[in-house]
Order: sequence, then C-alpha cells, then structure tokens
Amino acid sequence: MTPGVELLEGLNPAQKEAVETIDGPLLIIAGPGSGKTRVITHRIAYLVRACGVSPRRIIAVTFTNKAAREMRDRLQQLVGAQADALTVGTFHAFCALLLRREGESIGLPANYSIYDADDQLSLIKQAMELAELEPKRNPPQAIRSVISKAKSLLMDSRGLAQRAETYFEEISARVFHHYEELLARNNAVDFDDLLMKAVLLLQEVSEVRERYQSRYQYLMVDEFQDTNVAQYRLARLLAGDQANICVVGDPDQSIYSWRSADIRNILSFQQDYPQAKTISLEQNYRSTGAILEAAQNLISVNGMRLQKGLFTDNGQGAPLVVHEAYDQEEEASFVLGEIDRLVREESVKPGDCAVMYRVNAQSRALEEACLHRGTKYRLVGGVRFYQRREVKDLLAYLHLLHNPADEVNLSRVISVPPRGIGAKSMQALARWALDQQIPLFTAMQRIAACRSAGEPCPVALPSRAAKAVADFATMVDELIASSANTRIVDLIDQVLEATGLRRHIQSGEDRPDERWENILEFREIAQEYNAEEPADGLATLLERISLVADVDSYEESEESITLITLHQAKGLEFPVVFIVGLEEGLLPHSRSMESEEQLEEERRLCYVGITRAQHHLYLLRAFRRGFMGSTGPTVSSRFLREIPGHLLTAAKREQSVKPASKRSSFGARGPAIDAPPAPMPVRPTLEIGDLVRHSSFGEGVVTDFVASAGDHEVTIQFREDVGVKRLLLSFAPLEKIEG
DNA sequence: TCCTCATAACTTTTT
DNA sequence: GTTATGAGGA
Repeated sequence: MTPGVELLEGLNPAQKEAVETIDGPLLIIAGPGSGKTRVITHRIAYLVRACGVSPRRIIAVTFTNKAAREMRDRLQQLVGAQADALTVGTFHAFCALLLRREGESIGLPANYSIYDADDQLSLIKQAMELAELEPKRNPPQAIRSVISKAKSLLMDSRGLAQRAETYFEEISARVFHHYEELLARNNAVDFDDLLMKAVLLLQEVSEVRERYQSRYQYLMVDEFQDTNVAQYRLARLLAGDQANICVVGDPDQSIYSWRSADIRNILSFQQDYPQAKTISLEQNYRSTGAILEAAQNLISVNGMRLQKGLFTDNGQGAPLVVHEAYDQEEEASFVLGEIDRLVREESVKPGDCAVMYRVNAQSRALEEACLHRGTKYRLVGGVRFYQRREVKDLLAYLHLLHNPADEVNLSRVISVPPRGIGAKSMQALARWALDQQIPLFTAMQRIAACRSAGEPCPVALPSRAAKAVADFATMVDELIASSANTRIVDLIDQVLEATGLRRHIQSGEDRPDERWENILEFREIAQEYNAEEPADGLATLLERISLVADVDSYEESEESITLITLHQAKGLEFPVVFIVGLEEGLLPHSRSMESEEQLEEERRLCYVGITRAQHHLYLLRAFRRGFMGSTGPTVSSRFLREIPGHLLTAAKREQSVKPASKRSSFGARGPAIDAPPAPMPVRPTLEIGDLVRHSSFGEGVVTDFVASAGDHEVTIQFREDVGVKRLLLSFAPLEKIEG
C-alpha cells in the first residue's frame, strides 16, 4: 500500500481532490464548516508522507498565530516529529524572521524594533510637527490609515505623492515622507513595513530570492480572502516559477477590507495563474440546516458575490431564536438565563456557549451580568495584556536595551518613574542631538561622559536635569552590557530594580497589586524564552510579543462561556452562539453605512457570526441601548429582516424577566425625552422583534415581515396556546405595544 | 518638574 | 463611561 494513502480516508470527493492536487497553482473555495483545516493539514501530510516531500520545503501561512499553532498541532498528529521542520506561521511572523536574517542587505539592522499602532501614532505626530501641520485639523489617526493603505499597496511616500487624488492624501504623503525618515532613525518598522520590506528584499536581492524560492517548493496560504496586495505579492515571490501555490479562502468571509485586505486577490490569482485549478468545498459539517439556511439567505442579499451551493447532511435542527430585550442589561441577563437553562435541561456545557458582538464596548454589560450571576466567562480581546501600561513600560525598557536608537520607547520610559527630566529638558536635548547629527541616546551618553570627566555639560540644561540624564544613560548602558549574557528573566528583574519601575508600580496609587500581578505574569511568559541564547532570546521575545494577538492566547475550557467580537470569532465554532446587538448602527455599524461595499462587509461579518454556530443560534437585540454615556431607542437590524421568518422563533415569554414597571415607565407612546432623533428613518410599520397586541389573539412577537401587493404580511408568534399566525397588516386589529 | 483636576472627545473591527 | 489632553498649583 502506498504510504500516506490513509490520509484520504473519510474525505469527500472535493476534499480528496484538493488533497491530491499537489502540483501547480490551486484555488480552494471553502465555505464555512467545510473541513478546510482538515484539507490543509491532510494536504501537507500527504505531501510529506505520500509524495516524499521534505517538510523543510513546505511553508504554510496563516492569518493568526492561533491558527498557525492549531495547524502545527494537527500536523504533529499526522506526521509526528517531522512537523517541526515545516514552516508554519503568519505572514507578519515570517517576514519578521526573514528581515532579521536577511534585512541587512536592504539596509535594515537585525535589531530593529517593531512599532505597534500607538508607537506609530506618536511617530506620526512628530512627523506632523516636522511637516508643520496642525494635529487639530488633520487627525493623525486618519493620516496613519492613509499611510498604512499606501504601504499595503507597496507604495512609499513618493508613490503616494504621485498618486494622491485628494488634498488629504497629499498632506498625508508629506507626513509620510517624514514618518519614513523617523522610522529609519529609530531603526524601527511598523506592521506594514514588515510585509513591504520583505517584498522589497525578495524583489531587489536576487540571491536571497533564489535561495528562498528553491528552499520552499510548496506554499499554502490560508484565509486568502483576507490577504492584502503586499501579502499576495509576497506569496507570489515565494512561489516563484514553480508555482506550487495553494490558496484557500471564502470571499463571503472577507471581513478585513478596512485593513486593506482585498478580495480581488482571488480574481488576480486566477488571472496571474490561468492554469490554476479551482475546487469548491460546499458540504457543511458544522451547522444545522436551519442555521445554514439562515446564513445563506442573509449572504445572498450581497450583490457582488460568487454563488455557492452550500449544503449539509445534518438535520434541520431547532429554529433560530430571536429576542428583543429592553436594554443591554436585560439582553445580557437573557443570554445568561438561557445558558443556565441549556446547561440544566440540555446537557450543554458553559464552554459550548459563545456570545458575539460587534464592538468591544459591548462586553461590559455582559461581563457585569456574569459577575453578578457568578457565571464564569473568558473574555477574548478587550484591553490587551501587552497594551497595559505597566507591561508596556517594561517592554519599552526592553526594546530600548535591544535597540538604543528607538526614541519612541526612550521617550516613553524617560519619566517612568519620574526622575526629574521633563519635557523642556528633553526638547533641549533633542535639538542638540539633531544639531550634532547623533541619536538621542548617544547625546545622553555624551553628557554622562562629560560629567564623569569633569567637563562642562555641552547642552544648556539645569544641573539637576543634566545629572539625571547622565545617571539614566549610565544605568541603561549597564543594562545593555548585562543583556548580552543574562537570562531574560534575570534581565527583567534587573530592569525592574535598576530603573525603579518595581517601586514605582508597587507604591503607586493606581491598583498597585493588580499591576504588579501583570508584571509577574509577563515574567512568567518571558521565562519560556530562557532556553535560547540570551541575546537572541531578547530578540525573539520582543518579536513574538509584537506580533501576537489576544485571540492567540484563547484556550478552551469547559466551565467558562466565551465573550468575543465577531471579528475574532472567525475560524472558531461553538455548539451554542448568541449574537447580541442586532441593531442598526451597531450591526451594521454606523461607520459602515455610507457605502454599499461597507454594508456588504457588515453583512459578511454577521454571516461569519451565524456560521460559527453548530446547534443553537440566538439573535438578540436591545430596545434601548446606552452609547457614550447617554441612552436612546434603537432600530432593529436589517439583517434580521433578511433571514426568512420560518427559520425564526420568538423566545419564550418568561425569559423576559424585567419587572413590568421598568417597561411601562418608559411609556407606550410617550415622547422619548432623552432620546436623540433616530439616525435612520424608522419603518412606519412593524419590524421583526416588535411586540404587538391582537384584539383576540393577545400578545405576540413579530417574527417575519414581507411586503406584498400594496400591503404587508406579518408573521406573529403568539402565546403557545395560540401559536403562529400570518396576518395582513391592513386588516388585522393589531396594536404595537411599545417603541 | 510633577501632579491634580477639569473637560473634551471619542469607540469598529487587528496582524 | 472611558481615556487623552491641558491648565494651574505645589
């Protein structure tokens, strides 16, 4: 028997074909729950075990570190220790490594820093000062986004200046130019640079390109619909003329266009590789028929779309539950109440349940409800660990030790703790450094040298400040010297003591215990890097930390429910899913309602959420929701209307447990005094989720609403003894109960 | 130089 | 209901 042939067992024909097609370009269109990961991992294992390809020659690129880790784990099971020789990682991680090894050939020193969004912003503000632009009139955030878009299209500041179409782009190009220089001076790159410089490197330096092309014979790209132009170019450069490139994606799950992801890459792929084979995986193994049907109906509203015929052999399953809560507190308590009930009555584990939302701010109400009820939960995202102030401060010191040219991190730590070097002194120092054409930190070292030699200070500084600067430079120098031969954890301890950071945190007013806990947690993480060479250990630690997302640290647990944004939920699946906040302005988000493209992306986001569910799906909405301190009534999401009514059912009545007083106090028709005018024209009639009273049937919930021949047909779920009724709006004696 | 208090401005989504 | 910024006082 051919070795590795058992890897094909249990695959459907399309999956099998995808695994066996190993040479030449291959595009796999993989619907949700179609066994995509299985196909990718089996394909790699097949290459290794059946085709005898050395694992060193295979590279698989994923979107998140978590996906990479999962893939590696699965491959370990399929090919054992050989999995270690595979290259599996995110685009950014691969580029970071490539640049650290080969960057010198395009003038990038190996000890470069990676700047995150915050660092970028502070550099952009500096660049704006140099370009003499008012940050008030030109929001730095917006400029950053223009720069980032340009870079993801592989444009530098010259390119942007040439192709600028608006005044704002022209301004941005001017800032961009200074920004590039500042990055170079700080020996730093931003996220987009990782990709752009890697492309530049492979394009310009043929020796390196050929080496990598001949090393990697087989290339796979996961989540291809979320790649941007730079990433796609990189993939093509790596694939070379051999073109054993396999890309896997689903255009309907493209939700990162705001980060310059470009679905058109799928079209480009077919143009760039006309001989490419396309395989569609259409059988869904994850969800019930009802869930899949709802998802398909929703997504089919999108205009620009490749039709797909998803199907499942799973049963129809339970209908989707829609519920309108009074406010976000009641929404949260409904969710938790329902989870309790499922755990009690249907042997569901809390860990099987996930609550998904559009924006992180929505997690607050849910967290509070969990705390109140004693429900264990795991929050994915939120305030990121590495973004916490104390952790970032410590990291900034480590960055400075690794790359003393890094002035963003230098400025960050110069006054943490306060050591008598204020803004004025820093300004004077910076001016002098610029004058002397030396880096800021070198200027500080000069002052230290002058002082110890008893010479006068070359910069006009108050003597206290001059001493403080000299002490600081000496301290950092000592730490740098020590970093070359100290284990990471010991280095961290030295930094905490020498800089006074430990005392600063522990004697601080602001939750000192919690903040110190975070430092200790960071210390734990760093411990894992001890095995490596000390100097290299610092480099890898910093690199890894710069490139991890929070979803990466997500671990499954049986007792805790999961709170997660819709974006982060991509690639995950749960038996029970609650999607909350199905309201106009939230899902779809108000910032995405300007253009049809953005709206379609919101719809895809909703689609991603729905297709995460295996057995039970709940679609929730709050009638009133607070935003930015104030609170106002909401309008039901159009997405609810785009799901056919026969798939939906209203939540059982007793679930809405809020005391009646709260409801009635708002008043059925009374003017909403504190409510801002609704941003969207409210439908003059009824909407899905509305509560109505019928003169003979009693109270009910609208579950469907269709226009028909000059009238509207409403489907209403009444009390259990009455059941579901279809009524024509113009005839039915219906009264809306509220809002 | 550093800290406190007020106010303004804002919140998509993340490698 | 937050977090970033600024003025003014110690």
